[in-house]
Amino acid sequence: MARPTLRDVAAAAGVHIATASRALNSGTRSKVNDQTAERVIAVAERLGYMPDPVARSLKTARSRSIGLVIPDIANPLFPPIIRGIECRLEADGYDLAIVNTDNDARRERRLIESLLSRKVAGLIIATARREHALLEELHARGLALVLINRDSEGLDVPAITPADADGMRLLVAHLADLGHRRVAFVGGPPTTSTGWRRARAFVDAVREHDLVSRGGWRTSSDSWSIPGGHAAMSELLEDTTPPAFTSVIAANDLLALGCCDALCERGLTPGTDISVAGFNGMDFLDRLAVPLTSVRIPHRALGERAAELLLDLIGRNQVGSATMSAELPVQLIPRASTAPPSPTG
Amino acid sequence: MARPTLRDVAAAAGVHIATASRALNSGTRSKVNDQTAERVIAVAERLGYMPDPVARSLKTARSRSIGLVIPDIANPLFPPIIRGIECRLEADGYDLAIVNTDNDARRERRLIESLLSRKVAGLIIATARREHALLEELHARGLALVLINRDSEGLDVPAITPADADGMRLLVAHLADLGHRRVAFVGGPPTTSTGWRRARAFVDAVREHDLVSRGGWRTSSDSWSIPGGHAAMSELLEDTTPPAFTSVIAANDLLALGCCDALCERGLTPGTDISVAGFNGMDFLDRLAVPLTSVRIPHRALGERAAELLLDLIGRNQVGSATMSAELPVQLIPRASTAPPSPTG
DNA sequence: TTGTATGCGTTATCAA
DNA sequence: TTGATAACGCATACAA
Repeated sequence: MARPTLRDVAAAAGVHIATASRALNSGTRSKVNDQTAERVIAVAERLGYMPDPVARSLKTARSRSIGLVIPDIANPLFPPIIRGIECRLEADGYDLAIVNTDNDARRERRLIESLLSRKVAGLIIATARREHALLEELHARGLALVLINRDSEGLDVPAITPADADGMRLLVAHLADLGHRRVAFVGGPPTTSTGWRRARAFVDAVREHDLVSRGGWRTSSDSWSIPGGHAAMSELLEDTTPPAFTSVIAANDLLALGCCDALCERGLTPGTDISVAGFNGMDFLDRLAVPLTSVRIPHRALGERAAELLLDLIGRNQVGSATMSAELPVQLIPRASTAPPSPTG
Repeated sequence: MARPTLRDVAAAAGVHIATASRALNSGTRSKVNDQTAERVIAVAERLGYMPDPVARSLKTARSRSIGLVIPDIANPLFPPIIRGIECRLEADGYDLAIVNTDNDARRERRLIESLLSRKVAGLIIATARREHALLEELHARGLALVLINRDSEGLDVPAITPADADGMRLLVAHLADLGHRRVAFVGGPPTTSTGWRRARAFVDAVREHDLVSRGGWRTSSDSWSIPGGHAAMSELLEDTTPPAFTSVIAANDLLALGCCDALCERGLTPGTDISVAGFNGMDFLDRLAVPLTSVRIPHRALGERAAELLLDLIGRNQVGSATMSAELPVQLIPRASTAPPSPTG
């Protein structure tokens, strides 16, 4: 036989289809006689009945899927986050639909619209910008939303983020401990909370530790990418040779790798001539030519927490608020790319 | 107004809902008067009508999604393949549902069943084993299937794979050119076509080039992972110190990294003391402490071709056959991990 | 060429 | 507690 339907189960159990439906749904089980319920459940089990998610979605205008919106799955930051999300969703029988926006707002809108047409029960958003009209809209439409990694300003939506400021403080303190005084900074897009917050925390921590980071030593890239880091670092290196700073912190690992490239091009060795640090704790950082000091963020846990929170909201039919946000702890991973300043620096 | 339905469009256009349906579907457009068709389309456009994919799926028992079955998205091999697939699917308005099997056959079955219940129009499978009963089943059930990266024996299903044998020949030839004569091999799971084929090609190429690879210099791991490569290499290194071979080829990059770890533990430097090569051309290989020689496979193109083929099958309502398979060309990327044998070797 | 009617597999409302 | 029936939004066989 083909896939059995509710009809088949009802027939085999000798009850009406409506009764079968009630018996099989935990929410309505109480409205049916215990013994008939058991019988129906047993029959369903025996026939291998599985409710058709499509029919169910059509009726209820909701599916057991949730949507994940990320910039690009080829960015190594995301796969472990995704595994964390899936792991949690699976426990509740939800599945995950992933879309890549490539940081294109039009594309993002289109893809989210497509997710909604598939009746996703909620959205996890990793593409938030500090100002993000689309997210306002979605929130206003009553959609269950959880931001991850980045958050958005003035938006009353929960966000699961790494402790950006803590991480940046750890990095600056680490450089200070090594004896650095003059430190440069390559930030990420200031339109993102991570870009903005890490930059702010950098400035604050530099002041706290009585280090020096002149205006001309700080810049930001408009993409979280290796080329972005390369361009930014090249710019910082233009002014004076050798550079007036002895170290540079990049707002993420890809930017840091770009910084390393720019240094190498000028005959400078990361770690030896100029200390370089990144952020995020990507895989394989420990195997690089110059192992990169970074701040490890709890990728899996970020995903799990975001999924957990979203499932909770969905279960209680709520939309959530920023008060449910959580900042997850990060960890400094010192490696060879940061070392005491070279005497010639 | 809420999302307009076909009903709304029909009403606004002054036609029956059935006519509106026919006008809006390219397949049935010819069955309706050109002018009314145009009118309906214009109205649909104006109202921003989008057919409800859920309702459509319920009716047609098919969705515009296709399923992708991979072992683990955290394996850096897959993200670029996924982007390739998505890119092609998007052009036809299909979306992609990804599941991770973690190489667990029960899990794989369950997840595929779930994809089918969501009425995916076809499946791209990256988890094929040489013997794979589940795939036989799916094929027998008339499902549109395309294998990617690996294929399966005696299964009349198209597969898009890298030119494994070519790649292995390139690697062996490369080592021979460098002056190596004694070469070891760490294979992947021989239950997979890639594991099996790369191992066979290795043996053949060694013979062709008149190199030596004794039985005790060849082993295989049961996982495509760094720990797997580490364990396998450790085993090969147990016999004699220093090793009797001057080079080792691993069947993929992760295994190769594990080999490097095992060498380092014994005070041997990859590239200097023992040449090491991998396979797949993962990202960041050029930035490693010892940049890893590898064979680059065309990740994106693999994905695009597989998607292209599957869409074609779906469009023609066919199930496909192995004759449609394609082997995509690969490219040797020599790096510092392979060098002339050390004089002391 | 267009309209009518039915059903895809559920859930939910209303009676019994 | 259970059964009958409608409806979710769409596509299609059939009738006109």
